[in-house]
Amino acid sequence: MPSVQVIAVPGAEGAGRLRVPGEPDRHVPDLAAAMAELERAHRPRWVLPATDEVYPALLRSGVRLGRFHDLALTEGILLACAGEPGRPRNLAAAVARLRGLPEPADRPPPSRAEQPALFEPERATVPAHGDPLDAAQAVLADQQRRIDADPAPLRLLVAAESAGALAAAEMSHHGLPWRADVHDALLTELLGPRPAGGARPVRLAELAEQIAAAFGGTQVNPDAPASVVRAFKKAGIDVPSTRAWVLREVDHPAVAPLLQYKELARLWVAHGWSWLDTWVHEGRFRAEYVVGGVVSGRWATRGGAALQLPKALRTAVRADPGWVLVVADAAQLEPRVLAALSGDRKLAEVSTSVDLYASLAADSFDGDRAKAKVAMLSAMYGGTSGGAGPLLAVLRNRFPDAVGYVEQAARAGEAGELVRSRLGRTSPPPSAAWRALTGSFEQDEGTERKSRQAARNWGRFTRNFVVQASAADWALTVLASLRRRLAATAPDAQLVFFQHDEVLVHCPAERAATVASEVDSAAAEASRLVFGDTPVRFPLQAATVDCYADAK
DNA sequence: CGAACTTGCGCC
DNA sequence: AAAGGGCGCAAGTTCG
Repeated sequence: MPSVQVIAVPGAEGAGRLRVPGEPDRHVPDLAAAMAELERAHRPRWVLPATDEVYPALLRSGVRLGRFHDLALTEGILLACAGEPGRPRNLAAAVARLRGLPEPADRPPPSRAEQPALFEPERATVPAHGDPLDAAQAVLADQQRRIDADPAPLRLLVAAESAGALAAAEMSHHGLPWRADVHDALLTELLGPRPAGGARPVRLAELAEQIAAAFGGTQVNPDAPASVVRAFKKAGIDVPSTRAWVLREVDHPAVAPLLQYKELARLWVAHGWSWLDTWVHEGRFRAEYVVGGVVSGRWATRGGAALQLPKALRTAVRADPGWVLVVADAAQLEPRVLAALSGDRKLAEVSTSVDLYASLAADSFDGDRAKAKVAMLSAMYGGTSGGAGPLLAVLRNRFPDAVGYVEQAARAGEAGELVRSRLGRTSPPPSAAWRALTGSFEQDEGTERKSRQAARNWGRFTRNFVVQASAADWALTVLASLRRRLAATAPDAQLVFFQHDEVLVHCPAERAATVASEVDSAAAEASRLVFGDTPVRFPLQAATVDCYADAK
């Protein structure tokens, strides 16, 4: 069912240009209003140079888009597929590439201090010369050709990536409901009252004194690893580092206060009062997501460390009165993805259980869940430390297809080849330095060792890439499906948070059942779209709660 | 003196 | 024999 495709290009001061098939190009003084009108009347497939140049302003005007193609994100995906992920992806660069002209660089991300203009035209990377509508149309046609020429289902990937970009902007627009008073109370309980002028809280000062006392009054700065290592050395203990898991094995009276200090100092520094002041306003935490910010297709964030919110702070995430949070969390996504990718029948059987690791343990590890998990993680990450080697061997014996799949990806990486996700997202090529190091012959022993190590490192990256990127394919497809479904059946529901394999919806309480049901449908649809007819189950568990901390 | 690197830890 | 994927952030340290 082909539908109208409308190209929109932003201009200065909220104006813009529109190209609707079969109509003369239009210059509109208020692009948001014109797009809103077209969206209502035709629900077209929109084509824009870049989501973040236009959509935040549209959202502030109350406009939400449905179907969408983001030229810059698509260009990024296609460049990676061609083995050239470093080249600029903005519209001006893409059209320059088509015409054999120099490619203008991508603009650096805006600093948060910048006051956002309506369409930020000075940041817009539309071509300086020629008609930007012609440029967008030419690039779009070329992208469609490249998508069709690729054996991978890039059409799905591009649709999911574009929908994800809209969802990301909507999440920033709505914001995650955040109770600053609850957060402040938690900080006060753990650290003591908020000190003036950002000074060290009393609880940390007390712990620092205890640490110094435990070292017999030696000067020691608990924030400086080198200082702590020196203090232990003076006490006759050699520690290779001051990582928490290292210190935990050390028998010394300073260890307990040090571990406590590190934990609380981390909370204070990363998510203390100044974080609260900077990132939470009017009851909302507005993260800035960077769609396509990770080569695997995961999102990154800019500022606020939105994807590293400590679990302890989830208690501050509370639904508004009369509203609820629907928390949808994929259970053990990556091993299931590996089962589906590899077509391993036995692992697929194991994956019918919601607790995959428990059933894997029952199958192969005498019921020892911890061993089963270590074995699976070492297959997907390429690690064999801490006794994981023999466990991985058990896994390889029982599930040769699954383990063979990631080991094949590792060998490809060691050979400098590219690997791809299920939907065709492609790993970056190794650097020239890597090729020089691994490709040369007649090496001395030291270089030889370094060369093998570099190859193994890259193999670990590509081994993990096929799983992580395919999991991102699935999660992004879930998000796109859920977004479309909610617009149809629960339009007042808001997507407010997305973290790799978990999505939060904030909605009126009476809408929760509908949202939860759409979560189920989205998971089923994504599994079918990404993995086709697979026996592997991908549970996406939806919990309806008032407080994020109460989910699972 | 600021830039660049290192360390350590939070999340998945 | 040993071999742990992806990110962001802030403080300390070293570099230039």
